Amino acid sequence: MNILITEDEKDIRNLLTISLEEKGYTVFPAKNGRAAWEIIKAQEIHLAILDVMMPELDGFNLLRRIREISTLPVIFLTARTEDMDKILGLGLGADDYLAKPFSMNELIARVAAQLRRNHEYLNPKEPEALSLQYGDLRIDKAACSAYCKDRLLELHPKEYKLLAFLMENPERVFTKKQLYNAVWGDDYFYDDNTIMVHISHLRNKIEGDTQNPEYIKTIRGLGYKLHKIGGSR
Amino acid sequence: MNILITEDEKDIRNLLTISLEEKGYTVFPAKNGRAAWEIIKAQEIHLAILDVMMPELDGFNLLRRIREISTLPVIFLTARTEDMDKILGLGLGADDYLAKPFSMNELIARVAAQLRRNHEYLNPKEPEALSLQYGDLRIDKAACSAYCKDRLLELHPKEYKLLAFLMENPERVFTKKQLYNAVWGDDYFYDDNTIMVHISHLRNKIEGDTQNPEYIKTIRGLGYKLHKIGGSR
DNA sequence: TCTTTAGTTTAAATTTACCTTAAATCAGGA
DNA sequence: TCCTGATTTAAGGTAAATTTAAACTAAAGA
Repeated sequence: MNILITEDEKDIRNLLTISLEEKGYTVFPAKNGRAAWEIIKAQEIHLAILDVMMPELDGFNLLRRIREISTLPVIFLTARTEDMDKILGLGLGADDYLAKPFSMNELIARVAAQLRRNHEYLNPKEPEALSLQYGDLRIDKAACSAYCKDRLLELHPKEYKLLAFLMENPERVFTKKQLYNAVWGDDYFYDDNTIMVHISHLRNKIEGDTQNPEYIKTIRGLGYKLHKIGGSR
Repeated sequence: MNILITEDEKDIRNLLTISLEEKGYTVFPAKNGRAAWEIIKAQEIHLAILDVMMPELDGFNLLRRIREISTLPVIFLTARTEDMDKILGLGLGADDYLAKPFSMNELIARVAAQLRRNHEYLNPKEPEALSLQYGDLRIDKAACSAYCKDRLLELHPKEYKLLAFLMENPERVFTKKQLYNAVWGDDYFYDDNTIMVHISHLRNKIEGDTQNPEYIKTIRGLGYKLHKIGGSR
């Protein structure tokens, strides 16, 4: 992700550059509006951070030019409160602003949020279902609760996530590694035993006869799958 | 979401079709106004993209027909600037327009925006209730006071807001971050501990036995939810 | 049948998340 | 400015969730 920083004070500019680079962004620093404009024409910029007060072409006028050619998210930095009203009130098309002095964490959070928002805006996705059902099992995502035959299951968080994941992909066999990666969110580390223990706990809460599980089937040598009651294997 | 594309130039039509299908929309392409009209009568279309200049039935006249039977959002494509004024000026009921040549991102952004806008239009939120009740708890928004079993609770402002928010969404689980964002109004910064302290204070004022809360339930690893007395968990 | 491998279960150890209290800080009114 | 009450910070304590470890059981192959 390429971020343009336009800020005339050298110290702030460097601080911003270093902080954002640490987070893995590619940063293009500019010391005034004119330099920024050149960068925007030459590079594909995904987000711009602009100071309002700058020599050579101030933030407002730079934004106006940017908006003629792009809808990229723009975050303003300003020292004066009055500027803020202007930023929003004039409908210049700024996406967010931050008053100086600001905390670096705050800025980084807002940068991430704007990039995410813009990404979602350009890539609309179907809203996820709030309620899942498969056979006797049902999950209410809003309430974060799971039911079996309308009986509320008291699941621990990891158990709940594990069940939800299986219910989103019923009848599909997952290896223990895949389950770990999906539920724990860790792409590299995994532990078979941990999964097995959790599966065991889940079965205790769901299955009538844990010796012959009906819902969570073991596929020897492969992994587990969620099965709908009514057929065999 | 079903999108109708009406465009006589084959290359542009294909480009639009492919780009929108990539984003997960179902696309119905038509090469002239007459074909478009047949599709509209046969399918449930959620948004239409119309070229102004077309053989057989031009964009303006097609829109006029559409408006006789539907209020679906319509985006116009046009090569000539004069057309734009006409589109808006004549009050034909177009929702947006784009001048050729346009960027695909721009178009996709506008499609998403129109669909969202229309969705909000069709699903207006109901006016908020002035009095909320859930189980033994009651809130009088006009007086900003909360009651438990008709006993007035002496809540601090933040506590009141927190309770009110939970009462507006009972049984739904909120993370501490969500609660902070909703009650404090800050979209980026949040602090888990602050929420926990406030929940603790609230429980002191509402719950009989703070060790085993009945109203504000903790969902470990997730957050909190408001629960109606009468069941377990 | 014996051996090996894979899976299950249980209990203990560890870690993490949460609760509570008190002290510090902040904001608004006198 | 000081005072007051509301809110936040900080720290210590506690309980629940998760992981580890080990003993046990079932299945597949020789």
